[in-house]
Amino acid sequence: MPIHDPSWSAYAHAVLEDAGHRRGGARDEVIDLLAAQPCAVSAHDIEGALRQRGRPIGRASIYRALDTLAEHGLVKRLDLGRSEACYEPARSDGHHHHHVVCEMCGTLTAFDDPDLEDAIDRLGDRLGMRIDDHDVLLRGVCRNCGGPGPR
Amino acid sequence: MPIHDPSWSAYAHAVLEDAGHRRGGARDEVIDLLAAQPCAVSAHDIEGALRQRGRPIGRASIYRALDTLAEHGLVKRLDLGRSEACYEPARSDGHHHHHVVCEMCGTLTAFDDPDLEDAIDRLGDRLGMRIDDHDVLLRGVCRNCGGPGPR
DNA sequence: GCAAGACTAAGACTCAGTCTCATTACGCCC
DNA sequence: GGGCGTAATGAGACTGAGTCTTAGTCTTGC
Repeated sequence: MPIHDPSWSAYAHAVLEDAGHRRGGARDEVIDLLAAQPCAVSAHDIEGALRQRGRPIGRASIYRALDTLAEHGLVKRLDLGRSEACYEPARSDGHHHHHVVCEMCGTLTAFDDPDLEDAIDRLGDRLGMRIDDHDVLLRGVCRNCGGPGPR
Repeated sequence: MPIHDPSWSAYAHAVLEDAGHRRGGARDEVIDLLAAQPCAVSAHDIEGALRQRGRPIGRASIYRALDTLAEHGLVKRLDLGRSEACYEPARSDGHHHHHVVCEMCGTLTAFDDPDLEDAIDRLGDRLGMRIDDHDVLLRGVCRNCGGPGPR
């Protein structure tokens, strides 16, 4: 999981420009912040982080930026069963992952698993549907909170 | 998918009684309504349906009833990416299923898949976590809306 | 530099879900 | 059956995430 992904932010800017979007300070800040996230963040996290950076951005602008990004497949919206949605950059190589939430401490961990992806791919045929997208969310207990050890 | 599942409602009543809960009209109505649902319904659906039945129930009571049921593992709460959560009875035999949402018409379809369950079971070991629960949500296009045919 | 219109900020608004508290009624004891 | 303790209920105020509106600002093409 990259801590900062300048390639994603450059890619995002390029896609938006191609789509005829002008640049705007608020959206650029959101893209910048997202590129620096190790995992998913909520709109309110973004609002708070930008305020801390001394660049307070209107809430509507944040949601608008996230909408625009999601529209172009640049961010992925996640419902983690909390009251608020979380957002994370979607890499341009199509690679994607899923999440485990620790029910004790709330930690969010990303993982990927080819078997799982295969099983889901096969499902489209079985169900007679075109499957465009899927979410998988696991809930459990992490090592720190008493999950199985030793490592 | 049973249209009405009297065994679930009886089971739910029994579990709640064992847990020391008294019976109450509001919760009984919610249990009754849930038992009759083919798939997940939202709290507002429940509120509306009970009002239509001429048995209007306070919103707080509905959420309280759903909370109590979820606490005892009798209903499952689903986030379908809509603004509101949905709830469905959890069968006592531990059998569970997942959902596909059609992005065109919004239809919710249930399915189960042993391969998928196996893949998820194996993940706990791989991740070194105890996995207690999981949600899978597929998004796609159903047959009626132009998904793959022929039937 | 200018104009068009895309972008932004502030905050009012909506709506799902929670909380409070007065009232009702279940279930046990006598 | 009547009384009592307490869980369950209902009404509606409240909270907080997300949306909408509107006036103003900034980009960009000319």
